Amino acid sequence: MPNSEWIVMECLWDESPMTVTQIAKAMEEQTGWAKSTTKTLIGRMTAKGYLRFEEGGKAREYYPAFPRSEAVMAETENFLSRLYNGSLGMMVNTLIDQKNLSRSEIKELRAILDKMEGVK
Amino acid sequence: MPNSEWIVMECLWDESPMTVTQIAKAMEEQTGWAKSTTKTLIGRMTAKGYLRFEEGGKAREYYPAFPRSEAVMAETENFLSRLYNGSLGMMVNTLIDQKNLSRSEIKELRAILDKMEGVK
DNA sequence: ATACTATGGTTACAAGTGTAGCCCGAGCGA
DNA sequence: TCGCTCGGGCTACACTTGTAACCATAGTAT
Repeated sequence: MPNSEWIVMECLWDESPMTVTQIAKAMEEQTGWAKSTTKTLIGRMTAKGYLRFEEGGKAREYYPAFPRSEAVMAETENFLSRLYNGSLGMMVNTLIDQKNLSRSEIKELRAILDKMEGVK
Repeated sequence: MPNSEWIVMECLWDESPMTVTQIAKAMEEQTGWAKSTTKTLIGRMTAKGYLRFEEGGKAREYYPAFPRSEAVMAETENFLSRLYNGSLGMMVNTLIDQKNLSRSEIKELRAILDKMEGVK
């Protein structure tokens, strides 16, 4: 999903439904886009099936057509397979090697894993 | 970096230098692209500074202009910030929640962290 | 009623990406 | 020497993405 569309999705995942004007206003504040820009995006995204709407009282009420978790997962899998042969382990390894992981982040990861094992 | 260009980079990271014909042949096998397609990509990528070449004996010898690790890191940071607010921990958490991490993968991660702590 | 605003529809246009052809000169095998 | 392949340069063209204006209608505030 292109970046501009992702931004609109984030907005709707954060709160929905929203009308065109509401979304446009939010986008204007956040990115400076003209209203028409946002309208174009909404149109494209609706056509692609990313958004759906209900003909409510006066203005259409827009909703994301799928949950954020789903989109994040798809993007993540795509990313992992492209760069790391699908392996999260390889990614973490790389991050560590590049010294981009601080000790505290490593600790955080360990805590996550610990919590996980407890649950499973 | 667009996907098609990434594929060419992978090819050169795997082995360099390579001549246009060699790359084109590899791409043809791997993706079915016509030679001209690969040539176009090489041209664009050279213009963007992704590739450089040396006027060797007869054909230009192409090299990646930067190491894979560097590109992977840039893409990774970009990805993490876009989807996970820059946090690897958040990503791992999400993967676990979505049940996309098997027990063995969790074990693998733990092993990576253990190895890491030893070194640091 | 009147003017302004929000809605929705349409059109535009440049840059980037995917995919490929055409042309010409140089070298190599028959 | 003649054609074929290689290498390099240029052109093409559709689709996607980023960004936006224009237009008409319906509702709203005065």
